Parts: sequence; C-alpha cells; structure tokens
Amino acid sequence: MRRMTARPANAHQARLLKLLRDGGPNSRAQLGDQVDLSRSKLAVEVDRLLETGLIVADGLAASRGGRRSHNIRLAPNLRFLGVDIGATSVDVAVTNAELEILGHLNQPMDVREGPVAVFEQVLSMAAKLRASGLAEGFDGAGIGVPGPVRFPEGVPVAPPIMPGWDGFPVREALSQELGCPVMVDNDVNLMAMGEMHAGVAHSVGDFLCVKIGTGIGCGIVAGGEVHRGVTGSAGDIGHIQAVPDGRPCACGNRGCLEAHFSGAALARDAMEAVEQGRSEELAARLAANGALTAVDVAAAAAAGDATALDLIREGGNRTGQVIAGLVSFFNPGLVVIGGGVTGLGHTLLAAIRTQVYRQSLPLATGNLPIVLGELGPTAGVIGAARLISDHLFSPA
Amino acid sequence: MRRMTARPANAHQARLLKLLRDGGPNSRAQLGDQVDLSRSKLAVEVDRLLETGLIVADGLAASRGGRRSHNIRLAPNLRFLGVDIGATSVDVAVTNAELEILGHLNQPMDVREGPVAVFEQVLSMAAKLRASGLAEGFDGAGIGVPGPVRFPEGVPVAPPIMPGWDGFPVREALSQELGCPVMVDNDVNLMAMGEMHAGVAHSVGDFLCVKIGTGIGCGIVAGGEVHRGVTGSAGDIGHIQAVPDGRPCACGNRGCLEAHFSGAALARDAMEAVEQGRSEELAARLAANGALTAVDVAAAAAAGDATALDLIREGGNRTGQVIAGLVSFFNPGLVVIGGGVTGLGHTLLAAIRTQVYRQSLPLATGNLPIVLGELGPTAGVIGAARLISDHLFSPA
DNA sequence: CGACTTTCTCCACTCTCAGGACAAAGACCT
DNA sequence: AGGTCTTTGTCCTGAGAGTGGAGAAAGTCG
Repeated sequence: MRRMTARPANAHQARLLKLLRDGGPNSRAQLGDQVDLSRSKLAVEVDRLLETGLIVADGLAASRGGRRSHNIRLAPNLRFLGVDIGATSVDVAVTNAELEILGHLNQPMDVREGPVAVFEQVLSMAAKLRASGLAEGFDGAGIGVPGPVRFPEGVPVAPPIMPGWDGFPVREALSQELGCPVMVDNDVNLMAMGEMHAGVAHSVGDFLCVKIGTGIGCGIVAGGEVHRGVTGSAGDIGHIQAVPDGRPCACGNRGCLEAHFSGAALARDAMEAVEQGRSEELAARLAANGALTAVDVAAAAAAGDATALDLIREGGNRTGQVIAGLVSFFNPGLVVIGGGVTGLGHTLLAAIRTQVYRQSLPLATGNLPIVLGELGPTAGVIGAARLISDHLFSPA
Repeated sequence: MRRMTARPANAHQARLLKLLRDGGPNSRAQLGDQVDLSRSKLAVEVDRLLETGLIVADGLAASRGGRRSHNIRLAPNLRFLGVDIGATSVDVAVTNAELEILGHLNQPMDVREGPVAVFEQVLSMAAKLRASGLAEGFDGAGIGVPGPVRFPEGVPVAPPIMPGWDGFPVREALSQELGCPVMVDNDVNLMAMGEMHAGVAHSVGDFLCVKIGTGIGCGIVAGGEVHRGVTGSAGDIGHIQAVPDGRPCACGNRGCLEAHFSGAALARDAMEAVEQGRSEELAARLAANGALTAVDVAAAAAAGDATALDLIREGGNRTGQVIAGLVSFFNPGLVVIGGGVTGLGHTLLAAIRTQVYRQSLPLATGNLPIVLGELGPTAGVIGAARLISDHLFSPA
C-alpha cells in the first residue's frame, strides 16, 4: 500500500510539476514558453523528471505546422486523497495528479464522536474508494478539520466545536494508517484553496472565502498564499461581535456573528418562528421531519415563505456587516461565499452585497465581485488535494 | 545634486546589504555565518560590492582569539530622505544607510493645501537638512501620505482627507525634484515598517499597527511583508462601523470608528463636554487656548479630570471592539498602537486591551502583546527610509 | 519536391559555487 | 621566546548549472 513517491530535485522541477498540474502546457515547447529556461536546460530537467516517473511522455500531439510534439503529463497513476471533515459530515475523494476528482463519497457523521471514530470512518471510505479500482494506493493525502490547526505539525488546537481533538496528532496518525505523506489544515482554508485552484477564485491573488455552515469562518488568501495567523486561528470570524448585547453564544460572549447566523442559528430561529406561529410553511416541515435545519429554511424560502426569507435576509445583513468591515480592512479582490448554506442562494447573496457595498469604502468595493463558490461540497476535497500536492511538488 | 547610486547585481549582494543595514554583522566571517554561501563565493560578492562603493572596509576589528577581521560597513556617505506627510504636519528626516536618523524636522502644515504647496515645504525642509551638512545629496527618498496609494506607480488614489492629491504623480514629481529614486506609500504602512525595522515589532512577521491620529488606520504585516490590498486601501479601518446608528461620519455613513474616536472626534467631544459643563479642567484649557485638541484631553486626563478620562476610555473601548474583530480575523502576533493620540497612554491602552482580551478568541489572544509604538513620530520617517532602502538594496 | 515551420537533441563554452589547501595574524600556554 | 591553536581571509581546482547555436527530425504547404 505504501507507494514510492519521488520528489522534485530542485525549484525548476517543482515549477514544471505545478504547471502540468494546473493544466495548460503539455509539451516541452509549451513548458518552455512559461518557465524562462533555455531549451537545453528545460530538456535536461524534463528528462530527469521522466526518469523519476513523476511525469510520463505518451504519444505525439497533432502537428501545428511542424514537427509533432510529445505529450507530456503527470504520471497517470498518481493518486491523492482529499478529506474534508465537517461538523456533521465527512467528504472523502480521490483525485489524479491534476486534482480532478475520480471518486467522491459523503457520509453524515458527528465530529464530536472524536478523532478515533472519525478516522475509522475516513479510512473505511478511503478503502472503499480504493476497492472500487480508482486507486491502488495514495501518494499523499490532505485533510481539513473544522477548527484551528497548528499547521507545521498538523495538529488541531483548542477546537471549540470538536472536543477530544485538541492536540490529537492528526497528521502523524493518518500518515501512519495510509502510509503516505499527509498535510492538515483548517477546512475553510482548504475551501479557499479549492476555489483558487479550480473555482471562481482562479488566478486571484488576494481574496476572502467565507464559509457558512454549522459555524462560520473565512479563508484568507494574500499574495496567492493562505494566511493562517500565528496560532492558526486566522479567519475565525464566527465570534466577531455582530450585534451589541445580542444573543448569547456558546463562547460566553453575546452577539457573536455565529450566534446570529449559521446553520445552527438558522435552525433555532426557524423553530422559534414556528413556536410563535409566524410560518405555516416551516410548521408543516417541522411536522413532516420532526426537526428543522437550514435546508428546511432554504426550501421554505424557495416556496416563497415570507418568514423564511426574512430570516435569511436578516442573517445576510448581519454577515454582510461583518464582511464589510473585513473588506475595508483587507481590501480583497474578490469575496467568495460558500458552505452549507449556499442553498440559500441569491437572497443571502443580495443581503450580503447590499451591506458590503453600502458600508465599505468605495475604493475597496469599486471593483469587488461578491459571488457564490462554484465548487460546492467538492471545494474542500479539491483544496485538500491541492494542499498535499503543493507539498509533494516542492523540493524535498 | 544627483548622486550615482549603484544597485546590487544579484540576490546575494542584496541579502548582504540588508544584513549590514539591519545591524549585526560587520566582517566577512560574520556575514558568512548568516548567508549560507561558501567563503569563496562570499569573498567574491563582497569584493564586488566594495568595487561598486556600496560598502567600504575601514580598519581592523579587535581580535577574538585569532586573526583580526576587517570592518565591513555600508558606505558612510549614503543618505536617505524620509518624509511623513500627516494631516496636520510634515516630518522630514535624513538617515544614513543603517537608517539611523541624522537630522529630523517637523513642521505644522495642512495637507489640504494640496500637493504643490506641501512639496514646496518638503523640499525646503530637505534643503535645510542638506545645508546643515548632514547630506551632500540623497541617494533615495521614501514618502508617506495619509491616504490610499496605488503602490507600483506611487500615486495617491481617492484620498478622502486630502482633496487635490487624487492622481497626483507624487513619485515622479519628487523624483524629478530630488534627482533620486522615490517610493510612495500610505503613512500607516510606513509606521508599521518603522516599528518593524527599529521598534517594538522587530522581527515579528505578522502584526497589526494601529495609528490613531487625525484619522485612524491600520498597517498590516503578513509574513514580514506589508499587505496593501488590491487597490492600496487595505488597513483603512476608520470607516468600519463601530456603533450601529452612531454618529454621522464625513463618509456619509453613521457610526464609523473614526466618527467616534480619532483626534478630531476627541476634540469635538471635549467641546461638547465643556458646553454641557461637564469639565472645568477642559473649560479652563478652552479659555486659555481658544480651542481644544486631543492634546488638551490628554493633559486634562493626566491632571485627573474624570470627564477627560471617560472620553478616552470610551474611545478606547470603541477602538478595542473593532481591533478585537480584526484580531480574530487576522490572528496577529502583536498589536502596536501609535499615532498622535499615544499621548493618551495607559488609559487608552488599558481600554483597548480590555476589549480585545474579552472579545477575541482565547487562542488568538493567548499570547498577544498589545503595546504602544516605541518610535513615536520617528516611526514614519524611519519606515519611509526603510521603504526606499528595500527598493535600492534589491537587484535592479 | 522543395521551402518553411515547429520540435527536439547535442555540443561547446561560460559562469557559479563549493570546498580544500594555505597564508596571515593574532591569542595563549609553557 | 617559541610553539600551538584559533580565527580570518585568499587562492585554486573541479563539479554543475545554464546559455545559445548548429542541426536533426518530422511535419505542413504550395
């Protein structure tokens, strides 16, 4: 199950691997157009990469008016595992070296069951993907957890919503089980990396990626790099005060953004609305399902329920106010909204946009797109694969 | 007056120059300890730098148990000009290559008089410094302006408090007048660079530098680099909403931080307090000076005036609330408070600390110093000198 | 079939850089 | 005073990195 995975020997090789991964060039000549190396030097490095097996040359491309070029691509048997542990479910996917998803599984699961139970689940999902013939083994794995991570060590720290994970050696344990290198990061950062690799944020150097799910967090990308902060808690905006003397929050303060808008807050507000008889639509759904979640609110809103729409607008306004402050502060080139509640769609986006465009500086909002993520639940796993491939495609 | 200033020919030379500038090594051997080059290669590059005249070897150091080393230092006749244009005054200083201040002038001036008038003043101050024998000419100049800057071009954009400067080619104009390379940046960014070079933020990679003066802004340093945002307006936190439906602000919104706490807001609140008869101390100062400024509030507070202290605490609380959000978001390793109102000293700092430690995540505040800047009014000019020296000490 | 284009390979030459040998200059011990 | 050791700096050689030109390979097009 352990696979020998070569590493690039120098920065040139790393550059070439990443160019091939990120799609685009597929011949020596095209690579030469992008790397500013002489043809001779380029040929040497390509030959060395061919020797290591990290890339392969198979077949000839159609002529473009002269000699046909050799097709160069990353080894087709390379496999990365992307794992995205959410508060209430786990996503596991297999990708090839270009980070295209070959297989994807999703399983409901409560992260509070602790690392041992969750890992058992993750490993069985990975085994299932392997058994289906998508991979003989994994060359690397990336994993996202819903809380702050001490990045260099790959260890969660003081995660509020996942007791039992504090200090658990995620990287080491998973690496042992899978027999391959593993990198760990916050799930929101991975969503940002996913949207940067294959989504709306493609080739944007400075952007914010707000993930609204059970909790609420924000991936920060500055100069093309994820900013994690000194203790790995950067982007943890769920506990920024959104409403002075507002609702009490699990963290002990009042008025935190997360206490006013998140999957959990929305479900709670929907229950209150039913209790107060403000929405027959939601009441009907409660009666049918026995409980209410953000999905019910989204469905009610789609059916035109005024109360549900109000709840979403209200939450969007709160979130938009906080984001407006962050936009003034960070001056990003793009804001991406993602996570479980993107089902709330345009209503939510409109409320956020209104607040940001109204409250932030014109200079900061002048040319600022605020859009929904386009990868949905695959953003996290793609980001996870990208994380480990960035690591493996760097000089050892 | 134009001086020939050589530039390093490669990254090694750039590295050596910066090491020498930032103090520490002063011999070939000590340089060798820090740059991971063979002694031979190091000797070659040092010799080349000696040839260009950027560095000089003068005399021998005391022996440390063996052969005495040659003293190596940056050319002693290199001179940088640091200019810090504030809303109400201008600072101009001359530094040597190590960015030590050799002469410093400060002159009250209203930035709204426009770039032409201000430049006349700046040039006359620079001429005075030159005439006093501190410099024969300038090898480079850095200049900070109180508003957003399109950094690559060195041009202010849409500066709210400095009409008439929008689009004015500051870099080009000053470069023409002084006959040397010029770099332009926001004044707050330069304060951050100053504190990073020679102040409390020395060797801190991720920190925030909040400058409270006539307005309020925040320098953002991530990974040792200043984050300027896509339009150069990053750190403009004065118009983040601090009080819902609060005081009207010049920007058109209500409740902006700057409308509740800044030099201008403090003066206004002090006037109100006098009108309402809430402070005899402030009334006396108004009678004596004909007007009230933040300095009067500071003095009244130092004299124990309860109303003045309340104003400062109130402002500190507002500011602290905003900073608390930024700390949760950015997770810095240090927060520096600077600018004109640092005269408010410990009262202000205590209020800010209270809010941040109470409202931000424990993980983000666990080991987070919140301190006053230690360079005072020299931070800006040192940062300006640092900016241009970073530029000149990079390969051409 | 010849002229031209594109792709790739090979070769000679230059430059960078590391590391060892060694010289210079002093400290320290006997 | 003299020998030994340490520190600093210089010189030299050889291994690689890298460039650019010549030209071969393999195609298109008129």
